[in-house]
Amino acid sequence: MDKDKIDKKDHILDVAERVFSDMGFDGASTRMISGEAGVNMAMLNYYFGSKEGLFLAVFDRKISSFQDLLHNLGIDDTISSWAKVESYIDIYSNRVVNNNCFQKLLYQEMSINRRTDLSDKIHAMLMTSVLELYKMLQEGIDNGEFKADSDLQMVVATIYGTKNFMINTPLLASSMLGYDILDEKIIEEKLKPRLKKYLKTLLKSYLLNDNEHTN
Amino acid sequence: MDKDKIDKKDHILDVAERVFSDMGFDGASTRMISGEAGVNMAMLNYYFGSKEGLFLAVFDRKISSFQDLLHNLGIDDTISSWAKVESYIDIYSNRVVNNNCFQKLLYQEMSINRRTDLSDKIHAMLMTSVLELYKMLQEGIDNGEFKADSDLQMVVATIYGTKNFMINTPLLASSMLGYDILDEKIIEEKLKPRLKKYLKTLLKSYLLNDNEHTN
DNA sequence: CAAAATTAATCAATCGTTTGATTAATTTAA
DNA sequence: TTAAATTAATCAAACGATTGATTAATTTTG
Repeated sequence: MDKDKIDKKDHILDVAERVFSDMGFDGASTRMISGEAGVNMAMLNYYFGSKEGLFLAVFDRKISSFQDLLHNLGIDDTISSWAKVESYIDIYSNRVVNNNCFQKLLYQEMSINRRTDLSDKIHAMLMTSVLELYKMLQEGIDNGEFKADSDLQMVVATIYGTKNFMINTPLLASSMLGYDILDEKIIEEKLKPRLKKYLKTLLKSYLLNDNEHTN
Repeated sequence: MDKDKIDKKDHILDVAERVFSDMGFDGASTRMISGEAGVNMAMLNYYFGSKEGLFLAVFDRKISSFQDLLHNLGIDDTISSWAKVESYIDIYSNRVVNNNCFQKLLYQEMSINRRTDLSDKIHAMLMTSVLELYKMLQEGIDNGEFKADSDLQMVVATIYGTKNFMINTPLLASSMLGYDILDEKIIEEKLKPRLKKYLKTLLKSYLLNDNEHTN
């Protein structure tokens, strides 16, 4: 039925998302994806037109939820700028970990220099997220909550970069942290809270004016 | 002669390094590399055995200088732990920027889940660098210079992650920072000093005990 | 039945690699 | 020193395999 068709397309997208992020766009073959998804190879083209179409479909499926996240942030004007940043870190850390294979895919393609039409799309998507965070930080400076000489753009780079280091190089991060950060349970119980606590402590002492140190 | 042969192999490696980091391992074809290098396609196999052999040769050429960097660090016991970290940031920021295309290649391959023999090699190489920095930080805690509850592994992730964000997604970083960080001159005059200053300020307030705030 | 979904078979193109032949450089032999 | 023998470097051409994509036939569905 219609339901089954949507489910099947969604199933293909699930598999494609994982295979793409594991092997990269070029490393992932359509036979591999269709094989793991348990569908005929021609179905990929039937549904998505082409390999690149499938790739784009994986992205399109995520974009909406991506923008939902951003919309609900920065709305509440009753809380302090630092509280906003803290909640951004919370939400972002949660997302990151639950969508790690998509996140990986995202930055993997951003680091390739060709396929400009696609990377433009990714670029725009990421910039929306980046600017939202930046705006939040700038507000903190404007209202005197944050140090005026804070390098906000670098702060953004640190939040995204620290997260990416975990997501994009999980093997390296695992042997560094001493536990397998690909394990779902460990992610939930250890990595998430640790990442949140660390980023908050790190940025608090960097951003906040000294007279604001009221914990 | 012998000189020319070495130069030619080196020239191929130069080109391969750039093409690989631009297109990824799978995206870069041997025809493309040999074409840009201006040599016959068969020469790649003649010199390096295979595409993967060429890829490994690109790495091998860099490893030695990578380890030289680490060796000269942490030797001087007369300076404080924080001074060591500062000089690590300096050296690392310099390297990073000058070898950005290799650095990109490095982390690009680390984010792919297959080719385990190769990624093992990269993994080992990076871990050496990571552990050296970590040891340095741990010393700072042991001698009471750094806060005892500092999350050192996360600090490593921040240093590497912030740098990677610049190197691996230069387009995103450029439109965020407002200038083209692929431009050699801008890298030297703006990105380098900015990255150094930021990382030092950020980590200083996070790592150092308050009674050490003498600067 | 007609439309949509699914399949197996096939397509041209490109992949990394290998081949046999040719040229250039070096070494050996007389 | 010269000629012969050997080695190294380079090339165009072709290899089999795999790629993404398409076709035409078949099955399923409404």
